[in-house]
Parts: sequence; structure tokens; C-alpha cells
Amino acid sequence: MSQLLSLRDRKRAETWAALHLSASGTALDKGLECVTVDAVAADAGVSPRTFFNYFASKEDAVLGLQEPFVGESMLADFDVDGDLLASVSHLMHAVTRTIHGSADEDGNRCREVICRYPQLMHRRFQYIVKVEQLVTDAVAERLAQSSRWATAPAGYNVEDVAKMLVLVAGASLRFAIQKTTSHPTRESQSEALDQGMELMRNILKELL
Amino acid sequence: MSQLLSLRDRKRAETWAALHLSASGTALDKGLECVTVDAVAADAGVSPRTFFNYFASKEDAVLGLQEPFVGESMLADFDVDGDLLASVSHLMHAVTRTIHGSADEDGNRCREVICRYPQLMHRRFQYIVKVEQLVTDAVAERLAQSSRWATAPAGYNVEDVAKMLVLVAGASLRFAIQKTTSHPTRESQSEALDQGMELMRNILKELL
DNA sequence: TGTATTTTTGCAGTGACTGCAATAATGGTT
DNA sequence: AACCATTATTGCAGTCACTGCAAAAATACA
Repeated sequence: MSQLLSLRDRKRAETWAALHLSASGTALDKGLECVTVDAVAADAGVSPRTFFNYFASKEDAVLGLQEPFVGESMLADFDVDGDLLASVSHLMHAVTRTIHGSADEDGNRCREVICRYPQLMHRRFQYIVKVEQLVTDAVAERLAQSSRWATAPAGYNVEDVAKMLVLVAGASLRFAIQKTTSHPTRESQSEALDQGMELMRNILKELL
Repeated sequence: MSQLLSLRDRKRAETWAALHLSASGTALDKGLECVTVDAVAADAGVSPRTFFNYFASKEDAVLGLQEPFVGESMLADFDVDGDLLASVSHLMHAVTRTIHGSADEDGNRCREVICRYPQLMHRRFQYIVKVEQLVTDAVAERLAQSSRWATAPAGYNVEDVAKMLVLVAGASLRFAIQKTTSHPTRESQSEALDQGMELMRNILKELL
């Protein structure tokens, strides 16, 4: 188990976690203004300069953000011919989770920090923009292979359709995020996501 | 004409424009890394400290960003019982324009800067989040007075419906923004907005 | 053990941004 | 014109995020 990672990788993971834990903990305990790179680095037992080997900014450390990626497993139950909106929103949800390198227990802590310091949401949105780009590419690839969607409406291409799908599906994701961060309840975010999708359908059915 | 504004207000407007023009001009001519607060302030003939009386950050100066607001005139042709999605997206578009204090001719310059330095888009998104909040409140108020929308679907309230409407309408706005900034054509953004809305309708009709 | 690679670290520097208090400019009043 | 209240500008001193660079330490590998 501990041999799956080399000593180097294990230490890296430990330092990453120590920095993130110190940053988010200090933010909750003493306030975000007390979170300085120097203090966090000292708390984690590394030099301030090393901090930037792990995080591009102190906000990233507080939220434990990492570069998002589209994993193979996430695309497994992506069905172009099924409920496309649901597929896309679930894919976005899955990829969005990859920007949080921390464990699930840490999720509530982060949500609490974001709730107290909404400025941090902005930084998270930056990452979500990256998620949108990644998912758009992945969706476009799937659409291009589908007989139904390979040809887009006149004046548009497959990338446009993918982009629009991601933006619309992203609406329900953002709805779910705003709901769960302003009301830090126990209910899971994927529940909120499905509820948001349902509300969206209800409204749109009336409007189209 | 020049008496409509007091001397103080006129000078303020001039200094604002000088700072913004210097910042965006330097970004285009010499690159964004050459845009420093000191240089911009000197170029505009004010002290560096004064710069921060006008802009909260140097990015704001480059893009000429101002606090968004919902004007009376924007709500004039908002029709709750008509094409609600179109109404909301047009309202969002109108409010989004208020974050750009500069004149229309300056729009292309800013789009060019954003195109060359996509990091700036993030700062703009921060303002768009504010736009979303403002428009959500305005829309919720209108919905509450409407007989059709005053009662939301079970489990949701009017604010939820307004939020979702804004997010969905925002999707077509973001689509239009991405289109026009990656392809800085002459066609107006409101055209792109309507086209995006049309694409969204086409796609959603197939999916609902 | 020796060597190549990666990581950490210190250092010195740039530049954004802030609070504060003095000074100057402006608006309105007598 | 003279006077005062309000508001804007400025300099100063300081904090802190973030960077490039090169030396030193840790790790991997043969």
C-alpha cells in the first residue's frame, strides 16, 4: 500500500496535504487575513519558497485546488443517445471534483471557508472555466462520432453544440454549487445537481 | 453640455479615462507585463497612490471596469409574460455593458487585449458574477409580481426560479462572449447573443 | 558507492496594494 | 473676496504575494 508510491511521491503528497491543511485550518480558526505564505509554510515545516512548488497562489492552498482532468472512468457512462443533458452535467460534476485534491471529509471544511469568504469562489470559478474547456472538448469528440449530432444546425459546428451543452449543463451545476455553499447542509452535491436539473427542465418546458 | 458636470466630476472622468487609456494602450503596444501601476499613473499625470482611488486593481484599469448596476431603462422592455428567456438575456447583456465604463469605440481595443491575455477574462468573470446577482434580484422581483410565476414548483421559491433563469440565459450570453472574443469580428455582440439563444433553443427542443 | 535527477532552500528583487496623515483643490456661504 | 466644509491628491512607510537564480540537499538508479 505504502509501496505503491515512491518515497519521493509520498513525501510530495504529505507536504501538499500539510500545506493545504494548514492553510484551510488557519483560515477557519484565525481568519483568512491570517493566512500568509510564510505562516503556512512554517506551519507545514517547509520554506516559504517551497510553498510555490506546490500551489500557484495562497488561495489555491486554502481550497486545495489542483489541475482538473478528464478521467477514463468518468466517460464510461456517458451516453450520447440517452439523456444528454444529464450525461454532460454528471461529467462536469465528476471533472469538477478533480480540482479538489483533498479527501471527501475535507469537503465540508472547504465549503465552510468559501461560505465565509466568498472571494475564494472567484478563484474556484477560474478552475471551473478550465473544467468547461476540458469537458467541451471531450463532449465534442463524442458528438462527432454520433450519427444524430455529427451534423450541427446550419451556421454552427459540433464544437459550438458541445460548448452550448456544457454551458447549459453548467447552469445546473452552478445552481447546485451556489445552493450547497450558501446552505452547507449534509445533503450531497450530486443530489442538489439532480434537483437543479429537474428545476431547469420544469422551467424550460414552460418556456420553449 | 460641459456644465452638466461639475468641475470636480469632469476632472474625475478625465483622470479615469486617462488611466484606462494608458493602461489598455500600453498593454496593446508593449505587452501586459509592461503595464505597471507606476508607469500608468505617470503616463496619466497622477501619483501612483491616486491610481487606487480610481481602480481596485491594475486589471480593472486595463479593462476599464466599473461596478455594474441595473438601470431603470433596462427594465423598460422586460416582459414577464412574453419571451422570458430573451428578456432575461437581454437584461443581462445590458447590465454587463455597464461594467465597461469606456465608450463603444474602446470596445474593440478591450476585446483585443482580452484575446491576447485570456487571464484578464477571469477578472471580467468576477464582475459578471456580480451582474448575475443583480439581475437575479431584479428578475425575482418581477416574477413575484407575476401571476404565472409567483408560485414556484414544489420545493423551490421564486428566487430559485430567478437564479436558474439567469444561469440559463447567462449560458447564451457566455456563449456570445466567447464567440466574439475569440473571433473579434465586426458583428455586434447582441447579434451573437440572439444567435446563441437560437442555437440553445434548437438544442433544447431536441432534448426536452 | 558514485552519479544523475529532482526537490528544497536562501537570497535578492519587483511590484501590487494599504493605512495614515498632510496638503491641495473644489464647492458653497457670507 | 474671504472663509469654511468637503473631497481629492499625494508622499511615506510598510506588508505581502510572487519570481528567477543558483547553491545545497534529498532521492533514484546503476
